Amino acid sequence: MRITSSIEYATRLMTALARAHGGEPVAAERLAESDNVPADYVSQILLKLRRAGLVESRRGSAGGYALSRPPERITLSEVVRAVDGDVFEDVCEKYDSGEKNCRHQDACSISPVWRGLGEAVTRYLESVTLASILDGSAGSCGAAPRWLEAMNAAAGRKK
Amino acid sequence: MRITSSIEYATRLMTALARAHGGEPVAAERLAESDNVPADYVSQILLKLRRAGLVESRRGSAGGYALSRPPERITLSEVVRAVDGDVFEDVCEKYDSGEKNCRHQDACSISPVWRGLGEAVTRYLESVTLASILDGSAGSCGAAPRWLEAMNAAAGRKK
DNA sequence: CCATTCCCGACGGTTTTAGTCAAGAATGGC
DNA sequence: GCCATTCTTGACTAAAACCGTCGGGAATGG
Repeated sequence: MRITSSIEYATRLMTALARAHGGEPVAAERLAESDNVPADYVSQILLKLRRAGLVESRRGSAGGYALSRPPERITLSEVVRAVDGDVFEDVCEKYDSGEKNCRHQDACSISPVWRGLGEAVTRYLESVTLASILDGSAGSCGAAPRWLEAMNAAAGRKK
Repeated sequence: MRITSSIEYATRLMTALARAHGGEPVAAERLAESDNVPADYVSQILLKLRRAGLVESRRGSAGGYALSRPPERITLSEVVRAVDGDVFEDVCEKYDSGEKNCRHQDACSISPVWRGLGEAVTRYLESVTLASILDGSAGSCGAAPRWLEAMNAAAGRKK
């Protein structure tokens, strides 16, 4: 259970783009410098972000990348999913084999736990927007009330 | 971001031991069979669990493993930490290099986010006990109110 | 003394991660 | 049309992590 470099870098890049939002597109190389991300690696990550529809690109001399939506409307959840796939997916299928599969034994009562964990993580990541990272309100400090709000809402709509 | 096999297996083993709690110690090989975990791998995982103080072992003919505490008093958080170390640790140190380190740039506003995520995960895992897995109350279904309770408590004691 | 069972370090194969590289295609300026 | 700039994309490699396997040893109980 760890934050991969792709996730960390993608978050940095998106944060930098959020800061530049509204202005000219930013070239990949410039992002690499300012965010301290290996130059040739940047393109790969940005490619995933573009395919996920989070950024738009323009080629040519004045080209570069820009957010495809305002920073308030992009959550960390989307960023993470773009570069790393769904969180905590496919636990059950992976470690069961033979006839005694997940449905027939103890693991049965375990899988909902992982699902619950995945939901908790997703919910947290959804509560963090690029804008909230920029203005420093994201994270443990001021975010606690925000969570409770989100969780109450989630509980309310009886997900 | 995924559940490793060690985590999954450790959880299964602990659940099985929880079920056997109060009776005789269970041999590793028996656990391997009933939980569908590779035989030689079991010992390794149990070793970590023992070093973490979660299980106790006895050698010899009637030997085996047993929980060192009742199932209500062992949380998944402890199990996960025993086999996988702390969750989401050391993000900052890993991907920063050179002078422009974490404290001097954007990453600064990012690291509290990862810390918050780690706390959210830990809080969830702490809310799941072996007992709650056994009686099926753990997981997404009936757990939502339980979370809110835990989170309110956490917010209350101003962690 | 012997069978059983835990103890524990070391080893190897596979998969994932992290990063590099190079050829190509679009864009804008001249 | 030509050129510099910048994105596009797949292939490639090195290192790390993961997932076990193996074998010798040390308790324990009979």
